[in-house]
Amino acid sequence: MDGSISPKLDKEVSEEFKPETQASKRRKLAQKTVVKVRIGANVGKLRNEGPPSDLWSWRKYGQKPIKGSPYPRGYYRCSTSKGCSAKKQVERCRSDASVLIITYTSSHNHPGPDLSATKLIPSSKEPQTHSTEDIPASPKQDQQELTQEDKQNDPHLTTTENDRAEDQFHYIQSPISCSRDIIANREEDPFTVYLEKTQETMGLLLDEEPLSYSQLMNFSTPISEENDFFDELEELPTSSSFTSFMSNFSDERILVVPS
DNA sequence: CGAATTTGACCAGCGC
DNA sequence: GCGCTGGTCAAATTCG
Repeated sequence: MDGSISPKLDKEVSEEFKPETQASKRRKLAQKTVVKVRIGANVGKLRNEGPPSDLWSWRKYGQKPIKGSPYPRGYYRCSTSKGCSAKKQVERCRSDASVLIITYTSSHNHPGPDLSATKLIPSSKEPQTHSTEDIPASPKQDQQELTQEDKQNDPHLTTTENDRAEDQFHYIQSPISCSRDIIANREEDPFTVYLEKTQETMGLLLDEEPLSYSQLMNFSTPISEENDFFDELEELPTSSSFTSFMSNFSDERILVVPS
């Protein structure tokens, strides 16, 4: 055990110090953004377990069976940029295989792929403008619907993570059967503060409001996470237009009745 | 041939 | 202090 691990450690050290690697080991400090995506028929499009293909390049670096869940969890790392520490975990909802639970960890530290270039988003969507500045400037209903951590009001949302999270976690009640938790929690991140502030401004709302992409995007992070999120969608059958899909997606979520 | 994926082993955090 | 589970790494294999 001791001698055999030497090479591994050596590698990490020589890698030029990876804070993320070290931090990732700390389950508690890991910043996470949990998103639930209903894949439905799209499941067929997704690969095996349905690792959503994003505009970002994700490389799978591991898979583990999760206790209590019949489905394994896949671990992906952003391969778009060598130094990017963005990661995501993809697993299926134990109660609903058609629901994909994507947990984003860390954020991209490099310019993401141009959404407009992918043509996934209509010109009206303004790819870059709403990047960081638009977040605070896009109150609309999106933000209003944005869920604030309201576990206090919703003991129903209590989860294991809930316990760990003391006060920085933000829970989003999802209409999806998996209800357990759409969690968007960010810690140790400069954006965290920003997000929290934004959410605070909006106040506590969203008790059972359905999530829309816009919300999630804003919620996730003002920088690249939004792209990340869009990436998920990219996999979906956006035969006509992204907007259409968005509506579809939201619809689907809304249609789902919580068990 | 190169890149991505798969699978097993190891390590560290967390709970009991 | 021990055991369990989650997370990451690395080598081997497969696919493009």
